[in-house]
Amino acid sequence: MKYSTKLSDTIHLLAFLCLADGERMTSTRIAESVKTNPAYIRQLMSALKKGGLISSDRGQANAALTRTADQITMLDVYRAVEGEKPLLHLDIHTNPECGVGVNIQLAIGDYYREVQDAAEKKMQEITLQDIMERYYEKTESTGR
Amino acid sequence: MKYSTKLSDTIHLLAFLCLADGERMTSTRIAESVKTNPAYIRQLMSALKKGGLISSDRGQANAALTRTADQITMLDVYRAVEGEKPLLHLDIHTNPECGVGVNIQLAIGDYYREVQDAAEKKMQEITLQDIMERYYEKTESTGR
DNA sequence: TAACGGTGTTATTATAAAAATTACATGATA
DNA sequence: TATCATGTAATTTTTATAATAACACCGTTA
Repeated sequence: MKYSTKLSDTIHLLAFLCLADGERMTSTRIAESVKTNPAYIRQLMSALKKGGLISSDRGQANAALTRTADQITMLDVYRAVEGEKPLLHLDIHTNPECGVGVNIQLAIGDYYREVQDAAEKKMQEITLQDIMERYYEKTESTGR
Repeated sequence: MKYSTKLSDTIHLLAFLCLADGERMTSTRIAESVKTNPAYIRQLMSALKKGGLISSDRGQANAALTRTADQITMLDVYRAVEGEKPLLHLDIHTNPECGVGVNIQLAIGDYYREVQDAAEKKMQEITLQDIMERYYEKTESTGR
């Protein structure tokens, strides 16, 4: 399949809201930067709204963060748009007749959980603020 | 797309080799447990061989680990079958005309690297031996 | 108040990365 | 030499995703 770029696109979107600073950002405008279509952006925004990360209203372009950027973690965003989707995937189609297959996948699952926890712990340490600061550094070094 | 289950299937495969203990395992036999086809198993084995994790010969079913299970980490297996494929994916199709998009993706990439490192560090701590031991516990508790 | 431009949401289509499958050359063994 | 195995490439099918289309509904303003 295609790789999911939901997390990347959603952070991109949030960064736009940070940079907007008062100016109203339409889904069309954001979509131009992400190079996608407005409906997709609105779908991501819908997930963010359900996750309590942004507020918005029907009929007018007034989306805004509900908390400051330093209080929004990468994990918050991941949960909002990807839910409980794991980074590593078990093979759930092994032969159920074979006890080895069943139990091995269970064992692997336990350790995938540990990897997932390590990744999520790190994601929890990274805030939108961190990313914005890194962004400013990049704009300076690349000169645009 | 489909989710990749290469890592899971390859660990499954390696567990089979561990359990075989002398008895020769054919790709057909392993494929039955994983519920896939022999060619796919051989593709995974080919990757393991290139990665130096197993030895095998054309014409005869004699695949075997090149080192003991406690010296094969989950990261070794991941590298062998998935290479440098990251767990999180940047959106590389953003509008190049938009400096915000370009620089935001660069900033996100820096932090994805940190998440990747955290996950890989954990994967490096997990050995095939660990998984086999957990497997034995599972077989006892599930009674098969 | 009607036109316009925006959001929110659902449904459908297209894309792309994966597994599944097919095919076959080649080697080992009985 | 027949049989069964590996190694590998090419093709097809599957499926999670983004892309797209469609439209009801809301606010603003001319």
